[in-house]
Amino acid sequence: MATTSARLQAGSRPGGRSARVRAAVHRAVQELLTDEGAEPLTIPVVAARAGVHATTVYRRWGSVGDLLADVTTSRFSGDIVVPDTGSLRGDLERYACDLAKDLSDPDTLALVRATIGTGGEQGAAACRGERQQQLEAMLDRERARGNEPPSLERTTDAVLAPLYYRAVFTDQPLTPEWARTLISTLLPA
Amino acid sequence: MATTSARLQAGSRPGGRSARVRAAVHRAVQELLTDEGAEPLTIPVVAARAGVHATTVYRRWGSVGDLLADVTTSRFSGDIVVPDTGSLRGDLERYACDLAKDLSDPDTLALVRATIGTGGEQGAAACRGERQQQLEAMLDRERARGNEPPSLERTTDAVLAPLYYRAVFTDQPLTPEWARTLISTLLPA
DNA sequence: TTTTTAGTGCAGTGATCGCTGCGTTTGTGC
DNA sequence: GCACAAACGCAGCGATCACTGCACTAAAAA
Repeated sequence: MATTSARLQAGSRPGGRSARVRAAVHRAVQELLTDEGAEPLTIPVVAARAGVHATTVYRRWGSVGDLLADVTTSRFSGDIVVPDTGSLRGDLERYACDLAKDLSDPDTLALVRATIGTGGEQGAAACRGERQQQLEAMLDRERARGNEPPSLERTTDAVLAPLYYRAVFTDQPLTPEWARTLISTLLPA
Repeated sequence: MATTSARLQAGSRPGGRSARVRAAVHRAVQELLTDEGAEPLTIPVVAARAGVHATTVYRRWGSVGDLLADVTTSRFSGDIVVPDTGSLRGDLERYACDLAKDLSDPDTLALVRATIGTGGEQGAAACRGERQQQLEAMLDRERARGNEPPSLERTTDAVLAPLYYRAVFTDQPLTPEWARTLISTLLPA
């Protein structure tokens, strides 16, 4: 796996056909991960599914790990808007429910697992996404209200970690009720 | 990936050479996962590293997913003994520190990530290991003392989830001090 | 010990993989 | 609209993969 990601750089050409190819490849990866076990998720398979030549995928992404990290990053960018309900409790409850719903999607779950497996540290970063900044934004807003919220570390441990752990490692459902109990534990009445 | 795992069944022959082959293959998987990126972790590569013919690996495990699940299960079986310090707080702190040390090992982390990625639900179960039962044992003992401990679900969310999340998804260190704070949060003074 | 048979080694097959020149298409700046 | 270069399609190369009969070794039972 190359260290260079597939970000757009100077002299690139992100519009038109390139964008179509990129979208088709991303969709193919998701489809192949969903009907799991059918195909071994290799570059020629992805390319065939996307109706694109394998050469293109090799040149743009280089390896399956980079491709997965790119798909995950794109999947998790802007998927959740930081809520603004007026209270930290409301914000976190809303956020936790949104994230629970997101991680409940079998497609997303399969994507996360595959990215963790083949993407290494870069893949892990893609799976984290912008969660940390989003949490920080809600905590900052609470501080702006003059209150003293729990630390980012504590919030991560109490909210993010259980959501990700339950989704990735167990087969228990991520219900909104359960997600809300995480907030109740973090912010006692 | 076949649904049949590599458990020992009636008419099996687990001793002598078979055991040696199994150990060599397990060691080869760990080594290949550790010098990550070098080899693509495929069955012929594992077999060559183990000094075993690929045919054997194909027949005993069938797929890389099954092989990884088997290695992880074996790695996590009996790695932590449930502590008995006399108090739930002491038990959990000891347990959390042990688990933190376990997950801090780069070999173990790479194994967990790879198993999650290729092992599907079966791989996830292997990564969970016997954590749930171990937690339950400590909670049961506390109940036998006449106290009312937190629920298994709450303990999982507060202890197991942060440890696994931090190890797998972030690059922050799993220090014993941090692990102990998890217990302090779960069991307020 | 002898017998049995699960487990392993060996050689070979078709299919696929990762990759590379080379020519063509097509966004993008002039 | 024109020229340029980035991105793509194409054909094909060596290497590897997943898998399969057949023969052999050695662990376990008689």
